Amino acid sequence: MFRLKDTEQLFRMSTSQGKALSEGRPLRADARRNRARVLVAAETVLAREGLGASMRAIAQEAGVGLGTIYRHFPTQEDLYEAIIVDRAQRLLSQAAALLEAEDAGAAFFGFLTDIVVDATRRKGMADVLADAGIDIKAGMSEASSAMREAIQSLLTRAQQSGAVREDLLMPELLALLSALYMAAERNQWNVELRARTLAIVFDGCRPHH
Amino acid sequence: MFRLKDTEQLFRMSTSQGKALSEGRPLRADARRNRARVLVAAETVLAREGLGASMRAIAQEAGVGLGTIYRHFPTQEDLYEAIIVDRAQRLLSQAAALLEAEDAGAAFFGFLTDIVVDATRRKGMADVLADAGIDIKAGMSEASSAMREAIQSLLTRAQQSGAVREDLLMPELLALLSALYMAAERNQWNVELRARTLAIVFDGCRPHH
Amino acid sequence: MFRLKDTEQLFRMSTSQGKALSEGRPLRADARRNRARVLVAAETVLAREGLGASMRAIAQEAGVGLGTIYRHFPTQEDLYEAIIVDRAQRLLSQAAALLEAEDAGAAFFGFLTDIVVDATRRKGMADVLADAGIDIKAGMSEASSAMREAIQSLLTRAQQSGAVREDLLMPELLALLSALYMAAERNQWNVELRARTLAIVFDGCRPHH
Amino acid sequence: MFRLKDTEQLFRMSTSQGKALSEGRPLRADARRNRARVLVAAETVLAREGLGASMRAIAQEAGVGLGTIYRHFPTQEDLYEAIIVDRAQRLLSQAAALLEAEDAGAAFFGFLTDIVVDATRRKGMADVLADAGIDIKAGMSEASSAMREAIQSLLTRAQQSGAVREDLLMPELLALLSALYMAAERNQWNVELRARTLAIVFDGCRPHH
DNA sequence: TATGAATGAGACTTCATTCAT
DNA sequence: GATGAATGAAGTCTCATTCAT
Repeated sequence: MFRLKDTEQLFRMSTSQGKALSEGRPLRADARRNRARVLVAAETVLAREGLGASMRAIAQEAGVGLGTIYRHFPTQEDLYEAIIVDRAQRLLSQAAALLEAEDAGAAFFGFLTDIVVDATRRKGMADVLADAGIDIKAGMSEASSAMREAIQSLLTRAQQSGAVREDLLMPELLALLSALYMAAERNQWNVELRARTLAIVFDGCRPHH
Repeated sequence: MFRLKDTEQLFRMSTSQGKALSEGRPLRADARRNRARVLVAAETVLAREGLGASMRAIAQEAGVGLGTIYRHFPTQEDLYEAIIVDRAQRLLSQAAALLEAEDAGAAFFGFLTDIVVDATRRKGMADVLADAGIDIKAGMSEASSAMREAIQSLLTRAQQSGAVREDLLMPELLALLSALYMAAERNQWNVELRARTLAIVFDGCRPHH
Repeated sequence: MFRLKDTEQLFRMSTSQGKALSEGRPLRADARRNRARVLVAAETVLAREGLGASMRAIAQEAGVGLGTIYRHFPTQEDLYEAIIVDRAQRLLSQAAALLEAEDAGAAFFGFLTDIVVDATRRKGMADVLADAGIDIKAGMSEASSAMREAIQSLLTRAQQSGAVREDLLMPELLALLSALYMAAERNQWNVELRARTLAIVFDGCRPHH
Repeated sequence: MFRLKDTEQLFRMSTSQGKALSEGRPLRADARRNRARVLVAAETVLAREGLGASMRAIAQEAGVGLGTIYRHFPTQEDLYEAIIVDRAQRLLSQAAALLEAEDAGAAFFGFLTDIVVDATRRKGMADVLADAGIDIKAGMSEASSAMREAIQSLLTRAQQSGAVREDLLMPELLALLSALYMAAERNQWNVELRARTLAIVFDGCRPHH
């Protein structure tokens, strides 16, 4: 069974995407294309077959040889790690974009919604995250300061604007994000369930009460 | 990879606990003892090693031969199913007990708390539930009418007492239960995080707003 | 996989049928009944499931406990041996009966027919005989003098009556018996195929040519 | 216990020998070498240990890893099937060669002899054929038209030349082939027994009588 | 550099046999 | 004497990973 060796370094927004192995010169164009294909194929296969997906199946989906996968990701673990990092980066961009928004409250709640929507789109990833001994919350809380900082800013600004209660702190916010992410992903919340469930949580986050 | 054949029949509050395989006469005393030992050992090993736990490891932990596991649970799947059923039964008893409580609101919020506390205590189970293609929410929503009815009653009574908002329906309640369960389990929420996170959700469930 | 330890002693027309284990006092009535039931069940199951049949399946078919089988047949091998002995004894009675017949030629060809008819009736046994490292021919040629003598007499008398060629000897006769038995059993020769195939062999056995 | 799924397609004179699994490009040189080594080793081990032979034993005999066997033959069943096909192909070549012979009677009887000689050389195969739920007769009768046609031609030509009785039809001929093959193989008929037994059958096939 | 053939540890499961009940 | 629960060796097959081509 797969198990990440170093949870700590996840979500470190690694810059490995454009790099060979751990560092070194930039990848040749075709190599970079292969790397991306493998990453996409891995998500596809994982979504389809769950955690039992084999490296061979991923290679086939990607249309490359087994050896090619191992050139880019020396270990199955490394591949899964890369998927997670990939994922986190996309989430981070969304958070960053929302930081620019005018309505701080809408930005904050928008981010929560984004999380759930994203999760809904990516069935199967949770298995990987799960078995990797890591999940969004764990990942986030221990993880890249970039991500933490983005969320923190979103929260602070929303509180300052009065849209979110003052006593909401990062730990429970991350816990909630984690919970929503995992459940939405695994159970494939449809749009209505998503809306109704988030409505409850949003209300819980509002001030006054 | 492990996958349950029949999610439908989970949580059916089976009475299999004291019975041989699916039916037949009651197990001999020593057989019943072994069955229980295997179940306990399985939870232990699953918590320790995650979903990758091998049947052999479980046998060793239980101090029985491999064959003994297979006598009681013809398949790995059957064993995992039994664990889940076991679990659901305990949760159901708690829900049932709370139905007797005087304060309907406290009973309702108490059940949510129970879920989270129980989850916290059982690290690793989520992997099983997860990869079983089933989770508390899925299990509950499709599952035993007994469990559904208990939760429904808890909710209705709490709403009638005015402690919970009228527009809270079962789908989102189950979704929330699922989310809290999984996250609390995987991330091992400590008592404080538990309290603070639940506080948000509880507020979201309250009326007025 | 099953393998007989001592092919030599097969077909020795053992008298074990009415005896306990290797010798000793006669079995109690119920014990003898059980022994017979096991033997019948074993043939049934072997015919149904082939060589892969398990001792447990045989016990179930016989309606006795596993332990009971082992009381009568200390080993799977012993059980299979008993089946073969059983079989040979029946064949022997038929041969003996035919020895009394007036028409020696008809008796001889009748025995060949009996062999094939018997084989046709007992699908699956060949697997056992086969994997026992023994078959009718091998068994017969090495086996009980009783059987050999019966066949020898059948042959000699038929030759003396002029119905069978003088140069037909026991080795090739046994070889032919073996061949017909195995093929008829495995392929379940129907009555017509049986007749047409035997016609060829019979003609080959006739004198003159 | 081993059991072929599709007896029908046996003896189809597949061209799989030089091919990867079912289709695809030709195997790499080393792969083809390994495939052949496995096939040879399998026959050897089967002859030595009977049907109980394990895949591991075959791998050892072949001097390859277990996985290598499974790459070429995804299933034990596939391996055994391949052996049978292999075998049938060789028999077919012999039959084809005999079709060119001038003396049609000699060709016909020669083929019967070939069958028995071949069988004698390959102890143990019968177990495989047998438990495969298939044997020469069954295989042949249901099997490749190529093989059937070759035998049919041999027969017809021999009948036209007057060497074989007119009323001998394919069904009983195949039944006899099957019987001789199995018995000769299992009992390892020596040259003399072979000759004496075949003499009887040959006489039975001759006309006049 | 890319490919995929080879490897072998290890997983699940079966089943003959023993022995406590 | 009968039963069937327990045992564990052994079997088939999968799959991450290595390395020759």
